[in-house]
Amino acid sequence: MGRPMQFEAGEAVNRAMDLFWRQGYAGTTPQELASELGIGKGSLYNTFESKHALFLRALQRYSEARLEYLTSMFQAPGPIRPRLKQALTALAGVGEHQRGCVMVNAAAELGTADAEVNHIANELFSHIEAVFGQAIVQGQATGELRTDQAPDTVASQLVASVIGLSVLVKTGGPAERFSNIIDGLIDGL
Amino acid sequence: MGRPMQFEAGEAVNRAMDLFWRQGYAGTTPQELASELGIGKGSLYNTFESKHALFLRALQRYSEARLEYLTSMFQAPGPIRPRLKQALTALAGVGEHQRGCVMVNAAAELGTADAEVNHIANELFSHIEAVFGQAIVQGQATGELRTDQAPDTVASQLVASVIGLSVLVKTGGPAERFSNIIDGLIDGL
DNA sequence: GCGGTTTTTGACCTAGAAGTACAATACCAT
DNA sequence: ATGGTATTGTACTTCTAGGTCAAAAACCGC
Repeated sequence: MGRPMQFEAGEAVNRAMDLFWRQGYAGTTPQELASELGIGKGSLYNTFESKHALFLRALQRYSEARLEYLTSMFQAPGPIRPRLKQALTALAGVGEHQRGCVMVNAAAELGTADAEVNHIANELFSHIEAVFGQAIVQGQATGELRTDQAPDTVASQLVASVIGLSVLVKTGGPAERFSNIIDGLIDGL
Repeated sequence: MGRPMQFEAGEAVNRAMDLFWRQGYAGTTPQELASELGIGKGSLYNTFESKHALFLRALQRYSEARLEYLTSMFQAPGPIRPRLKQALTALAGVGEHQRGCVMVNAAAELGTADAEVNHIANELFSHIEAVFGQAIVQGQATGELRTDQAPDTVASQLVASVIGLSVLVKTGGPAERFSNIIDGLIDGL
């Protein structure tokens, strides 16, 4: 019982993620968060323990969404290269928004100073690496990809590349350049 | 005439760079900067217009140092691969400090919100890309490297990879893993 | 040593970030 | 409708980041 909440916590986390994505952690104030969520600051702190806690939840939400997207993409049938290309493009954020990847931004901004952020980032990166690894094993098995490179190594390289791309995307530049890089990466597999 | 400055501005910028490197821009306070430089806050603001201005100078200093290092490295004679490996290792910050690359951190933290930082980052990245490109052209000419890939594309890929690596380094993990990735990259050239 | 000039120091100021308190509100069960 | 409970909004508090200022200090030329 009691008064019912006038917003959905899940949706609020999504919106918060979006704002953090645009402005970074330090660059986002509680007041802005409350406005963005269309609620008062009291509700914000009543629902989420702190700005930092909300940030962590936003990062986790991001991880989930990304991983869900990735796994669904690689469960679908079809040739591997186009799917890899699409995955890299999406992860690096090539296209519309010039924001890069929240997790990369978070890792670079808070990095060593924040063990929890670090941990979440590590988890996402290694999960992505695992998904890439499986895709590459598959691709090698079907003969679509070269077999003279260890899948693990290649997967690590792809992760590094996609992270770097997301930073480059954030600093700006023609989207065409980024798809060239991605094409080159895919061709080399 | 007038009272002589009791510290060297150049050295101060170096130390400031180091602190920003460790703590990020938002995570570093003017008080901390002053203490680190061994001066009072008044002197800080008397010499540098603002925290932001000092940050920009620190980033520029970093760019200069990195480019100087890189060009000297590729002017030296000898086989190309070991030198590329060393360059990637140094740029990504593999080894001792777990700090990644200041410029990458800055780009990810302030990114789109700060045009000046963006510009400095872009300049550094494209200079590095140019140096890589020349090295690869050279390596192809001497027959050390494969010639079936456009040097420009390869150079872009290396830049993306090294940026990504610096983020991974910052989030932590065994240094061995990173040298494996680098070895893989070099082998593919 | 003195005047002019510049630097240094540390106290001071202000704005806004992060979080709290509390009265008002809205619901449910009875 | 009424009591109990939980949420809401906003005013309030605290603290610190970022920056300023005035007085003391250190130098140079004369």
